[in-house]
Parts: sequence; structure tokens; C-alpha cells
Amino acid sequence: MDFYEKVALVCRRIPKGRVASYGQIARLCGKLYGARQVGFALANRLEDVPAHRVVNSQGYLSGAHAFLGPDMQRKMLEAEGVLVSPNGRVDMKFYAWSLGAEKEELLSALFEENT
DNA sequence: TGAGTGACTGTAA
DNA sequence: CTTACAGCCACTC
Repeated sequence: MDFYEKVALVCRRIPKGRVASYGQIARLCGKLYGARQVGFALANRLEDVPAHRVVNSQGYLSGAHAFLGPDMQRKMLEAEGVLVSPNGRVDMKFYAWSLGAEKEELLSALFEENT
């Protein structure tokens, strides 16, 4: 399984109304510092994954420009119930994707390549 | 092969 | 709050 595929898989796992950081996804995919590659991966699968739920660790919508418009991501998030500050960022304290017991399940799915 | 670049992150001043 | 630095990984020229 490619790194990009993992990224796509993880992103699809992000619950509606929640957001995840690039670093978080990168770590789940086995790339401790592959945050940038996560963004690149999303750019290629923008049509396949809810990339609007991915923001940087500070909660800023860094990927807004990759969408149809700089406000696209913001609108999509708000449509899911995520409040975005006027300065273009969300409250990570409240919206951060906290993987509970599902983390193990997700990791298993990511490592199924071991079959 | 080498240099530049980027949807990043964390630490420090 | 802002700016500066260093680290890491993949892609492009």
C-alpha cells in the first residue's frame, strides 16, 4: 500500500464535524515528519477524500487554496458544523480528531498490506 | 546529481 | 501576537 493510499484511507476515517492535522495523519501512516507529503497526497486525491477536514497543527486552513476557492474549505467545514474563525482557523481543542479505540483498528487497516 | 520548493511541525526569541 | 531556524520527505527541473 502506498503512502498516498494510506493518507487517503485515513482521511476518509475522519469523522464528520472533526478535523485532523497533517502531522497526525503522517504519523498514522508511518511518516513521523511526512506532513508535507500528506498535503501533496491529498492534492492528488482531492476528489477522493474529504481533504477539507485536514488542517495544520495550529488549526489553520492551510489547504484552502487547493480547493476551487480560498473559501471552499471553510464553507465545507461550516456545512459539517465546524465553526471557522474569521482569520481562517478552527478550535483544535474542540474539533481535533481524537482517535479512541478506533486507532488500533485503523492501524490494522493500514498494515493489512502485510497479508 | 544537485538545487529549489512546498496543503508542515516544533522550539525559541 | 510575530519572526526566525532547523528538520524531514517527495516532487520537479
